[in-house]
Amino acid sequence: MSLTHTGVTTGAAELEPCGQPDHPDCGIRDVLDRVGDKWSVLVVVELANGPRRFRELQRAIDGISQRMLTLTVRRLERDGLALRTVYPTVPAQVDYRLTETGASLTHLVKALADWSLEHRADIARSRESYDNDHPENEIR
Amino acid sequence: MSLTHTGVTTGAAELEPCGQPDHPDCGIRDVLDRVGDKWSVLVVVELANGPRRFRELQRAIDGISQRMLTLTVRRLERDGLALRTVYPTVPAQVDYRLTETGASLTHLVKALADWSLEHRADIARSRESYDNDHPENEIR
DNA sequence: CCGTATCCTTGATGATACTG
DNA sequence: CAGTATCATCAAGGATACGG
Repeated sequence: MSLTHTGVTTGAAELEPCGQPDHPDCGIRDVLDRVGDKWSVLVVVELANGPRRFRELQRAIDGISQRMLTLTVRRLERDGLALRTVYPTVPAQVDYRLTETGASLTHLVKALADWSLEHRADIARSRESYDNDHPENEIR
Repeated sequence: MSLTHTGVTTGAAELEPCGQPDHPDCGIRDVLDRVGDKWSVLVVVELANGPRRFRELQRAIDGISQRMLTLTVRRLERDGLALRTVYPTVPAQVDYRLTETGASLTHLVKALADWSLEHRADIARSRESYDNDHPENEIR
């Protein structure tokens, strides 16, 4: 790895600039706006293991309200990440499954989870240390 | 890839369950809570190209307020993702750079950006189509 | 079962003014 | 320059009730 450019602590990835409105958008905000909310990834994770009915999802995802589950699966459907299938039974029966695009997301989600597990101890230590040195601070 | 288990549309990654409080946490919410906010990744992207002073960051990241930049870099510092260095000049001069942990994040961010660029067209099409079929709907 | 319709609360963010 | 301090706003999410 080249360290000729100054200041990079260690191997960072090459990244396009991303903060300017003129510059071609790097796409990062797009993804985060789509899956950075409280529930979307959890639904994706659950659907990664196969189709699920509405109630199954709700039972699998602790704490999600009926309203938020509805909104979340609707958004996934709208974005083409999940497919909604209605069976004309009575009472109604609906299942959701990932589309190809949605399934491709799971690899990203796995990368997130792996990174988290790999670094969570370091981060916890850093926080403790920081909070120790800044007792008054309100950053959280 | 094994397709013996039913219902997986296409190659989804193997993912631990994640929504239950009893189950060992998969870590996904951890990462998203850390970088899923409006500005953190943009700061990380900028710092990926080398150390930056406070004003440099603010100029590089369009639309960020002084307050939010402060909060964002503080959080990154607290989590051990960025290092803050104060030079005792007058007026004050401060720079930020990624730590090793922070630099490791850039690879994840790159994966996010890549995924977004790869699928944004599909997603845009899907949305258009959905909105076309659901004119009244308010999902956005 | 699978939603929709309301109402309400809160946290994240923005705007602005001031300081070492 | 690099912040801190306040106040205002707004959208995400939660609670609850009702309906096909």
